[in-house]
Amino acid sequence: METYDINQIKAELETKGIRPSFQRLKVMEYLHQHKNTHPTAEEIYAALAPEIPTLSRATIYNTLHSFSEHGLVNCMSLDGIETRYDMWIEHHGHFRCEKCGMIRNFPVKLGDLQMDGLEHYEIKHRNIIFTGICPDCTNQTKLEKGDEQ
Amino acid sequence: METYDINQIKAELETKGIRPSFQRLKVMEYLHQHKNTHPTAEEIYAALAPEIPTLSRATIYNTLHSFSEHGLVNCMSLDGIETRYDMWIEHHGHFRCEKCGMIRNFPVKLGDLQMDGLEHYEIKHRNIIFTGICPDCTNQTKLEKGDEQ
DNA sequence: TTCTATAATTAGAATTGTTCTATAATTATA
DNA sequence: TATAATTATAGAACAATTCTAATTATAGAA
Repeated sequence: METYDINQIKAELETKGIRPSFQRLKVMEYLHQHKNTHPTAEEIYAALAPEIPTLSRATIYNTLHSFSEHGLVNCMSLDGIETRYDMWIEHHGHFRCEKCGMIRNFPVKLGDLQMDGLEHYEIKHRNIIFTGICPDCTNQTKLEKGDEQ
Repeated sequence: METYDINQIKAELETKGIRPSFQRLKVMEYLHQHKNTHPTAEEIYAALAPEIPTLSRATIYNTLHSFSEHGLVNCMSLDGIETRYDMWIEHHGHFRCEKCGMIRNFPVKLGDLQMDGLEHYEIKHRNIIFTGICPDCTNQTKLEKGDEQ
């Protein structure tokens, strides 16, 4: 597990005008350590609760909202149930398998995207979400059908 | 309000193997009549309930799931709270204002989008969701700041 | 340091979109 | 018709999130 300099993270929050409380530093550290797994609020809570026994879910939600508003993280709902949080690195899309729920990042060149009619819109977050069936589940289905016949 | 031939809608469901019950026809009719407003399940329920007094929310949800599975509608969560349903017409993106909640469709050429690593993935739904501040809210903010000074 | 105002955190209740469950109604088919 | 399968219903249950009121932590002033 990659480790991050806590002072670096502290500075990151301070430049955005967010007071670097212990809880916020821990959430930010967790997000850095899980850059590509787009964790849920509950996952972050579960991971940090042992270390911070008094931790409240409300703090996690407050913190994530704050981070999102300040553009430190990107949030999205991939399944319509729970919200996931991603550290901004570069634009990428998300594919979610409707069968097994697996989520896969894929690179995307947003620059290629022609968009008309958004000239005066201040775009803060961009999400590209595809859903369908992943190769594993496709093969699984084929096998099952094969067995039946 | 545009009207649609009920027999056409009936045929549409039958070709997908969905039994065209009265409730399902009504939901599909509603979706056709509100192609660009991406209604929520609750909005559809509220609109149809007066006409079908015994209508249950569960029916709306069951119906929308069925439509989505059969590719008749596209569903997405724009705000992380409620799911919205869109008739597939052509690919378009959605912009949602974080202040006023306004949702705007914008044309998108998905063909331009370079995507690597999804070769064996069966993609059924594609959603492009941008969030930020709409021009009205941007102007509003400017005015308020101006008044203060 | 101590005081004060403000901001952050907490526990748990409340809310809300959605799903589940058991039953009733409808439809298809024998 | 009788029977089976599907669909619809009402309302309870559920789970992610937000809210509330009280407590704690912090920064800056005295």
